[in-house]
Amino acid sequence: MYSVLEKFIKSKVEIDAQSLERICSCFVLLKTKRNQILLDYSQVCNFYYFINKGSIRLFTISKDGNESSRFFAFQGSFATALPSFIDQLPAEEYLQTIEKSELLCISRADFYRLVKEIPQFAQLYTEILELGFIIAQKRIYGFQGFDALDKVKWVIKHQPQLLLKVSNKMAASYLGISPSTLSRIKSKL
Amino acid sequence: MYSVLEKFIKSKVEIDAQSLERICSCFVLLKTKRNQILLDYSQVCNFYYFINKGSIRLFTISKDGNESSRFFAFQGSFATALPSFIDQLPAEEYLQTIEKSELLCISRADFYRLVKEIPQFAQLYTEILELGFIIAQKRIYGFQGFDALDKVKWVIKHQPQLLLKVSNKMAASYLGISPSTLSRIKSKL
DNA sequence: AAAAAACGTTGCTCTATGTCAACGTTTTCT
DNA sequence: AGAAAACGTTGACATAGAGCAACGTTTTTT
Repeated sequence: MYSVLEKFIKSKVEIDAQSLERICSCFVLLKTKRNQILLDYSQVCNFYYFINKGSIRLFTISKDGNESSRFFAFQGSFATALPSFIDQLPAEEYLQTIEKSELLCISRADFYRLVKEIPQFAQLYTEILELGFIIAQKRIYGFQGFDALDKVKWVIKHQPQLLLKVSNKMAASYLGISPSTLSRIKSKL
Repeated sequence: MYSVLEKFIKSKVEIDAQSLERICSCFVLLKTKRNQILLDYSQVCNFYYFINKGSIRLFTISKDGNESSRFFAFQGSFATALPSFIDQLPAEEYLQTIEKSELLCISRADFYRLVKEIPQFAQLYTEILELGFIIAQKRIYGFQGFDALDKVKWVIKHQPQLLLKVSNKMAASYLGISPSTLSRIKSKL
């Protein structure tokens, strides 16, 4: 059950078996259906999720009813609605699994306890933040000032899983283009 | 010289005078002119900057010669080309002051030494990362799926300093719209 | 102080892409 | 399994905003 998580942690930090066990014991398994909402718009986020299997999406819905996808996370990575998790304010976004998934959930309290008590976990958190920050920056970059075709190419290059695993509609809302435009672009490569 | 920095640190963490002094002693003052390049495209970034006075911009130049502004930082905040700073790869972006500025610079070696040796500094770094991550996310959000007018409104609301401190051209390249469009929008509010 | 360069604004034109609609296919629900 | 809903694709049309150019103003350079 914890093998993917253990592998992930070991790939990032040097850690003894005992601490590793201590960390893993804080994670609870959650099996979800497709399109299951993990966090609603006005809820406060109290969990960090590690994806054992499946995929997660962060998104919002604008006034006129359009979804806007902000982030996708796949097997073997951490995800949460970070602003809400950190500041304990309403998320103003949704978190959902987009396929049948198995998630390892850790509560905010346990999470910060581990950060405080296990230096390697603190380091892990720092690395997750660094990575997240870098990815967010790269995305801003990759999309800024580019037209639809360039954005699609960028995603194919930098997040090849995305177009394969995610529906056209969701991918389009991530790219900030309409589903029809994405469909047309894909048909021309 | 260190008063702004000290105030910033104290606002984030509880810290004794000695550690504070130790931290500040690692920062070197750098006075710059307007539009001075701090980091070139293919350089590796080796400094973190705290802005005592002035403003910094992170940007790139695309093949066709257009600048794309990614981030602005003003007095009292930290800034660097983080991906390069972390991974020690060529930055593939520029860092410049956009007005006469006074920066407090800390080398990467000193920075990570402080992170390692002073827990409060590690916490400070975590908070900087969290904040940076949240801002990056909010920006992705704030811009995604919105038209030019909405993006301008978003910036006015969330980064009111920006349109005041930064030239039209730079602001436009940050918003991903043309200078003419920004000019027209501003004239209608 | 004069000359040169960069910038902001505004009008005109054109193009990429959004919107809407129709249709067949896939998925979900009962 | 059959009905209903959601999705992907494609065509026709409409439009926000880019690109270009002209002009006056501000900034930089010499």
